[in-house]
Amino acid sequence: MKLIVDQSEDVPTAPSPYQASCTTCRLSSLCLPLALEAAEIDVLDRIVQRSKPLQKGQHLYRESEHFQSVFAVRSGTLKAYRTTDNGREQVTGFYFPGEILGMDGIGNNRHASSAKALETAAVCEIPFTALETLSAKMPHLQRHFFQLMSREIAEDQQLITLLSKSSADARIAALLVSISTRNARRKLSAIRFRLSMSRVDIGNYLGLTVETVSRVFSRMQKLGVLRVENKEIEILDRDALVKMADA
Amino acid sequence: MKLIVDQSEDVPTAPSPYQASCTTCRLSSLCLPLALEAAEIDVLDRIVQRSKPLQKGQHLYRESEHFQSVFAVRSGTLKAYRTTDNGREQVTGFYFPGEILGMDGIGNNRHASSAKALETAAVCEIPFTALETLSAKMPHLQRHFFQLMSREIAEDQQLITLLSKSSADARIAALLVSISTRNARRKLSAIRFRLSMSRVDIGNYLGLTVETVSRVFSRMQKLGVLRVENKEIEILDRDALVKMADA
DNA sequence: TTGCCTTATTGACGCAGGTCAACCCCCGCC
DNA sequence: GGCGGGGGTTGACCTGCGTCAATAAGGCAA
Repeated sequence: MKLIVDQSEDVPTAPSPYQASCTTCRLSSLCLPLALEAAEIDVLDRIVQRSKPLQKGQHLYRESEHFQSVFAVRSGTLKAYRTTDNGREQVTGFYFPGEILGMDGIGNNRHASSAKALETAAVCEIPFTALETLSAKMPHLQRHFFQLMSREIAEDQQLITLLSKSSADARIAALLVSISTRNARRKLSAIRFRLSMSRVDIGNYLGLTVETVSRVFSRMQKLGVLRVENKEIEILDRDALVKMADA
Repeated sequence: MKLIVDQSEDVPTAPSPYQASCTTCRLSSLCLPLALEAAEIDVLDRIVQRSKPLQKGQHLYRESEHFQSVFAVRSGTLKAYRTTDNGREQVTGFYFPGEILGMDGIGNNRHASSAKALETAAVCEIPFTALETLSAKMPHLQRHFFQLMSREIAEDQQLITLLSKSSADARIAALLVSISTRNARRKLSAIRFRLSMSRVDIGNYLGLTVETVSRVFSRMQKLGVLRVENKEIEILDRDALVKMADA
């Protein structure tokens, strides 16, 4: 696996035309730099590659492709999905700015899922072997990356719990609460937001059909819990939503 | 977090009364030592703690307890489960000899699930901060541990896929194939084995009721795919089972 | 603007699997 | 041997969500 540690190979003059550095990134408090000191961030910065944004529908990587890097979302939303043996598609996650994806590829050196942009999206590429080398030298980074992977496991387990028994209402409620919480972490509104994914994707992710998703939205609107206008969502009664999420 | 790197603090004379070392462990080809060299295994060996076996029903750790170590199963079977806000129990995994559990606790320094022995079971305890320190010094170990975590993510995603859409038959079939494969890796029979978990646990893990699990077993038996006698399972037609698993 | 295509909503109906209940079997214990 | 209890099986019935189908509402190109 060849590493391009010096990105000047790609971009002759400037470090990157797309974003100055991790140091100035407003997502640094959520992303990999979290828990690193200024000097350490600089070192990390040097292995991170920033490239031109992905267009809606464009793939970041595909299942079973050779694994080389993990990615941090800078802007936009991505979905990760895998294709089952019988050709069905299963969405395994949505990724928002500040979140890391691609970690499922480390295990067997090939991506275990595909990742596709749901809207125009920018990502930072973090070559994995460089990250490994750096981790061995920077305990904070190693620790943080272990933590990120562990949290991904814990989150998947939460989804498993959701899919295993919960009603359609509970699933949708849980997703909305999750998005709301993640928005809040990024200092965005926790009660008004735009769903970047289609109803099909939501249904697929939650193990429901589009029709059911649609019906649940309508029902919640009728109950005064939500205001739905196409992809725009307004949460009117967050407590009720939280309650529905574990019913 | 205090580390007991020298286990002579616990056991005055012998390194451990329960098992000599990773070097002689017949599971070393599946477990953490995989991909390590002899000298490295010795170092790893020194941080691993072996204690007296757990009795059936005994907990290895409990959800939200302070996280300190990950564990490798030496013998027996464990189940991991979490309790939802409304008190429901959700089994998130079964762990067989050679497999590692507890990694979901790294993220927030507390266990995200509980682990309980399904039968008498022996485990090796691997204090996490010692493992971290060692990982920074031994690239093979760091890499391997990243891989183990990544695989846990990929496996959870597979379960998500299963729970999201598959029929009861497909779920049961997939579980049986999984157990069969894992048995084979341990050089045990892939076609005849004893289920260490109850029907309730199976149902809970797969998002089904006991009754459905029972009915599926009966149906598969009638079809000549399986022979079921209480907890003893014989796979009569593995191909058919594999086919059912992704229907 | 018109037209086309993709995405979303709503309704009618059917079925896989949940629920409830009865019963059996196995096994440890008195 | 008898008894009690947990685990497993089976049957009858019910229901939440899937399926199918028709219609509406955006979004984008020309």
